[in-house]
Amino acid sequence: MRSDAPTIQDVAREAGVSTATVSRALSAPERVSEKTRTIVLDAVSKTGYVANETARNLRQQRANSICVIAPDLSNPFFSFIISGIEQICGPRGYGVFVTESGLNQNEKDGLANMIASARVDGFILFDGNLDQSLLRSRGGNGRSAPIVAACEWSDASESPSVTVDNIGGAIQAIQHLAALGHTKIGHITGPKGNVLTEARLRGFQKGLDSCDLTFRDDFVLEGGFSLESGHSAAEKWLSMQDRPTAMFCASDREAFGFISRLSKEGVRVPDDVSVIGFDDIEVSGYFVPALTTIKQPRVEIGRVAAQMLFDLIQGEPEDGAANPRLDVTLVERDSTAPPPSA
Amino acid sequence: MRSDAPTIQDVAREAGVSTATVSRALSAPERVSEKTRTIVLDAVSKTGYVANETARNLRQQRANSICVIAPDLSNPFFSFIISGIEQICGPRGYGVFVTESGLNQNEKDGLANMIASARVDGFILFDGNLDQSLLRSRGGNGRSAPIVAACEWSDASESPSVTVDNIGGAIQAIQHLAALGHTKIGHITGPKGNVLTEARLRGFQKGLDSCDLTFRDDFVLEGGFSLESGHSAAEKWLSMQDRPTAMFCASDREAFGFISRLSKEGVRVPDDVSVIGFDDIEVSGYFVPALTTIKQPRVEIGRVAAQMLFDLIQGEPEDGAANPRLDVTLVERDSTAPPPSA
DNA sequence: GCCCAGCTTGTAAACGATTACATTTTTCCG
DNA sequence: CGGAAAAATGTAATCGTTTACAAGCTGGGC
Repeated sequence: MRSDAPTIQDVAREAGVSTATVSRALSAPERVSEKTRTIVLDAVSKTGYVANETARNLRQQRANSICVIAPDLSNPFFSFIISGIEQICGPRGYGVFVTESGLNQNEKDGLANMIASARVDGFILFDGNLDQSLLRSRGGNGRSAPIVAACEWSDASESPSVTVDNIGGAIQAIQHLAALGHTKIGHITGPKGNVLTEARLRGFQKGLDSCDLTFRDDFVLEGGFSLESGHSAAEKWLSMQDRPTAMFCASDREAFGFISRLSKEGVRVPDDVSVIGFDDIEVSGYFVPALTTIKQPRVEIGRVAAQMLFDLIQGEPEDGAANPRLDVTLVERDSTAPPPSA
Repeated sequence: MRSDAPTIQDVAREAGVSTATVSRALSAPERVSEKTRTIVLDAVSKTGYVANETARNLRQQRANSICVIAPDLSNPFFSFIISGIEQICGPRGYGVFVTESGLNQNEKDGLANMIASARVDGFILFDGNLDQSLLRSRGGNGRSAPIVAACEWSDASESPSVTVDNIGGAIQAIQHLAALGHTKIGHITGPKGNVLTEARLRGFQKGLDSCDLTFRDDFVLEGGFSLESGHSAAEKWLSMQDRPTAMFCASDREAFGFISRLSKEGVRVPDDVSVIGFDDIEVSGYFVPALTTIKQPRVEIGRVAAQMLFDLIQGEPEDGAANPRLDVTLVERDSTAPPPSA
């Protein structure tokens, strides 16, 4: 860190005024006379002064930073979301810490301490399974740290959340497949115990219902959102006697893993089996075949979550149940087609 | 932020000692008697005290944070690198800010101020084109902010850097293709003016040389690392009369874009043309076909960069030209094969 | 000329830790 | 037991801001 950077004292001396005046000239210009303001600003540029954030934060009892907690930063799903968050935070001068909730115990303590040690003003949490009590203030006061849950939510917590219409998205996916003529539709789920997994499974069922198709237990393969889990699901699919002609995957990456494994056995998508994903990450449009999927408005998710967190931090009157649910859209590409006429 | 969290004063009162003793009991336990230490620690857990980082940082003249600047966070290439950085920073209590250098002018000022305002102690920079003078201290002193360049470097700067053997990787790629029997090998470059682009192009040429193949200007297609640029390159390839039978792509994503576009025209990889990438991002092993590529040790890059930055921050004696260059490895998968026997 | 309101500006007290220095207590040896 | 060295603790300054409060100044109305 700078060892001899100019301080507000230097500016004050240079301008021949008090530090209070310098401070005001910078943060509340209207409270200082035109003339003084000019003098101070000159002194500022002459000295190259930039206010020390740490001192300011200490005095103002805030951190001017937030922390984003994702289960897995290597998942490109989060990239645009984080970009959206920064679009909101940057202009307001807020810093964005990014951490994983992979979490051995040490890391958990680290997270817990981020709020207790006044390092951050709040959290955006993408992991519905993280015990939120970890993030709550440990101090004597019962005040809870502002937390906004995003994408995943937790039924056990009252944190406000921004989510997407997972059920509706799943229904759209099934209806798209049904419209193509599929009657035997399967599903690769997300990881067990995940709220998104449950919602998309429910949507899967509802979608079948809405198309007068019957739900078959054996057409539901357990996955985990990951590339590898799609791979494993493909092996189960290959071993089935009576196979679905279309699969709705709970994530795009799962779909990639599924298609990848299948193609090694010469099974072709969409000729032999249709595949539809969920998320619409960057590479989806460039996969072979280009993946039909349900697009989440990721930048928007980030922006909304950040905005909500700011409202919380600034102690906005509780908007109560204002938990926005964003719409998802079907993106038709090349991985879905009518079932083989067989 | 916590409005009434316990402070060191509260602990001192509870324990019946001075704040100095509390501070010492926590940060230099050996300087306090066994008995007192116990009393203090009891008081700490009774009050739930956690030291305020902001106050500590102000007093100690540091930020206890670093900032990672990537050209594009949506590029999954950075995910594991960031993970590696956190592996080093987390245990040391350092926070990691993540920002993009996409950068309109406002954002540039923001970056410049991160160091001037004492928000961070140093930078890890993944963008060789970013003007490093932006990051240098603006204060009166000429001291420069610690910066470690990673992956990309800048010839115009004397920052230490951690890189990989781009030239050697390219050579390996070409030799792999040549060993399969290819004689007409093309290259899709990275973006213009990027050091990696140049290094990999040079490696491409050297690789050809080492295999006694001649370099052909018309076999070099301009790309930009992105999915889209691979797409465009594919169009150029399709329009060529005399086509290379193998393409070395400067990034995996470029390779995806290239293959994706080709497959829409019925051109098959590796049957009609072999493709090899560079990076080995997660999805590469699951692409169709699974992509042969040059693997970068991404976690290691992150770890080494973070370690170097710490050394700089702690003012380690200049190791001079200790700029580690990590090895890359060829990962053979399914996108390369002998040329069509035509 | 006097007084009050309204601007400007300055003084000094926070914010919550660490740490140089001073002081007290303990230890230990002759 | 005396006294010096070592260990333990306390006092108060310090980091660089912001901001409550006080004070000075200006100008207008009477």
